[in-house]
Amino acid sequence: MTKQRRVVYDVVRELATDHPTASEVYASAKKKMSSISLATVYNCLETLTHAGAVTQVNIDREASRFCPNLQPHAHFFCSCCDSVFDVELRQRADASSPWNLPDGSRIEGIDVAMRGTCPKCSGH
Amino acid sequence: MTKQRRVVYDVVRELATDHPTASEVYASAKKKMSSISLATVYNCLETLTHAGAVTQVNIDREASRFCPNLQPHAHFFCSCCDSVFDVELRQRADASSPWNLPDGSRIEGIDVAMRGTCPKCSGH
DNA sequence: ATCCTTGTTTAGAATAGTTCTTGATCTAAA
DNA sequence: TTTAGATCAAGAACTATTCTAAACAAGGAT
Repeated sequence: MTKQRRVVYDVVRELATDHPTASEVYASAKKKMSSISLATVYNCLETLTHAGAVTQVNIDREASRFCPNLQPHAHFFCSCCDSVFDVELRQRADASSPWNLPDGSRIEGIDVAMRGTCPKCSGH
Repeated sequence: MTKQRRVVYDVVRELATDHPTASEVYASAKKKMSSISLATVYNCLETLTHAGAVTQVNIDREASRFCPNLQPHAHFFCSCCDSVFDVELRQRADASSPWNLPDGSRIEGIDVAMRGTCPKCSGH
């Protein structure tokens, strides 16, 4: 864990609910360490992702976002206010249970992205 | 439905189980209509997607793939043989049921991408 | 048939996000 | 203190995709 990685990790955690993109992480990281470069932010995010400290979230082909939530969770993208929310897995639920997986397949991970309007935008 | 759109649509259906990328569609479309351009393939795929004739499938940040399966389904990406399979929704199942959605949110769509090894690669 | 109008296609340029390359810098072990 | 290996910074390069502008096609009105 280098200084740069620490800074990047801290930023991702501070902005957790925002699900920042690499550029947003870079902008915030610069405030803490002005010498840091965008390439280093990408490197650190990749390292942290591989280390399992952070999750990379992709919606369509937009810029990847990063999330420090390590619990199994899905992401909800509000098409109205453009924000991203974590959605927790229900108690004892299994994300793959609605799906008719072929026998013998071994599942390593599952990415679930929902799109819609959040409670605020739906007018509640 | 122009000639080009017809060609692109036919190609996507012929290569359905392959989940072709735009460039793969382009390569096959050229065999049927040598004058077609890559930009047109992108245009047609976008039009067909908006028209609901085709689904755009994104896995991580790799090139988008296209799929003529209009039933609700997920995608299984085999990290061993690099192929993509459709996974059907179980009878009467709901893809969002394992998830603890906040009250008042309105869900418009859900993308589910699984990663793992397919039956063949798992040795069955 | 000819002229519009509108939407489509083509080719190439442009863009965005990300990855790669290179040399400099840091760190920890010997 | 030297050395080896990892990491960093800056900018170039890359890839998938979108944009731009001009040419084209189809259909209706004249």
